[in-house]
Amino acid sequence: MSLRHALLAAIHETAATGYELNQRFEERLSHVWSASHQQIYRELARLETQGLLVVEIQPQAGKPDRKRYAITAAGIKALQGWLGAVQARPAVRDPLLLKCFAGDLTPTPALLKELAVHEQTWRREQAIYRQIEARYFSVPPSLSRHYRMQYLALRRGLLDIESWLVWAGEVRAMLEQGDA
Amino acid sequence: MSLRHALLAAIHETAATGYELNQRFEERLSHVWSASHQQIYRELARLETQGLLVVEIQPQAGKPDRKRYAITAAGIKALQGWLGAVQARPAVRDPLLLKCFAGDLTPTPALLKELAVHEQTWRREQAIYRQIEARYFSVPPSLSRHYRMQYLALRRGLLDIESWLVWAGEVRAMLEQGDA
DNA sequence: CCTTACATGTAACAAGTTACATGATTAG
DNA sequence: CTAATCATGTAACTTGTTACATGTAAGG
Repeated sequence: MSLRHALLAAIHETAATGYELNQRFEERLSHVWSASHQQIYRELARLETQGLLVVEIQPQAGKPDRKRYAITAAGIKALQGWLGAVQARPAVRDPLLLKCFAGDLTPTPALLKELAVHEQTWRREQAIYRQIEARYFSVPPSLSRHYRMQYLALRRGLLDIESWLVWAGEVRAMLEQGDA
Repeated sequence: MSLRHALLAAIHETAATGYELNQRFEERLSHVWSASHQQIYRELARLETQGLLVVEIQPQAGKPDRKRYAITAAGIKALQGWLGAVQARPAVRDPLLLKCFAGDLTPTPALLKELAVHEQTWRREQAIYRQIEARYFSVPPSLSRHYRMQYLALRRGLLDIESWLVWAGEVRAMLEQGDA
């Protein structure tokens, strides 16, 4: 129910085209909300027919016309309504944990290999987030509330990765103990 | 793509009815995989027509006939194939983080209230997981590999909750600082 | 009397994924 | 010549949610 609100929030920051929104989701929102470009375009069209967004069409030669979306008063109201209501926590659906649950059917080397693959990604992301965090601290403290709030989302990304890395360590310790 | 594999894994442990599987998902798998009973019944029917499960129908008076599903050789093979392949990490889609991203539009008291609500749930779950963990340690170490693997999934649940509680603390610290 | 447990579903819908389509420009 | 960037989509499919349906028996 909340891709629409993710889009409204992103467009409330800055009016944007579907293409730009897709980039923002990939580059700055991957630890908050994911969406494919197909989903984004579909939802933007809906939000526009519902009057929560307005389009300004910018004709282009060679490429499809650019459609820049901006939020309307109704859009802001809808977003605020959602922000004010308590939302349910997302359900857990994790293939990696399912492999642990499957226990005796999951071969140790396969699990270890998978762990190594994911660990690489985690460390890469951790490095990126830490860089952004460093930039945050180079700015005078309590600059804008908006900025501080977004920093909290980043912190969550970091804490999440850290806890996965701790877990990976525990898994390795236990599996090696079991082999010995 | 993996509710089917969650079901295959659960049924591989013990043959079960849809009703029982729904209970197991709620009681023992909520930190691994979630599914509603509708989804479970739908998927069980599919898995049966595909020959990955077999049904044994136990007639009952008054209630609908009980259908007990067991895994077939083909089912085990399909499950092992999936377990052996590296799976992508699930995408993040978190309403709470979206509220942080929305920053200046999210009222501080609303966020604090939501945090308090979720924190209660986290602490409750934490207590439950810790009890199960204590039971784990009361058993002679390295009993069965299966059991140890499932313990790892539990550990992940605990680490996840702990990192959320840490984050909740950071959020509170920052928002109170901002108000002062 | 009312709720919970038992035991299965159907139907409609919303959300997310995967594959395909178009066509120009720029960088290697 | 090849791949990536720009910029938009459609179509088909799978997965997950929500609402509704049926009917018994036990416990407070």
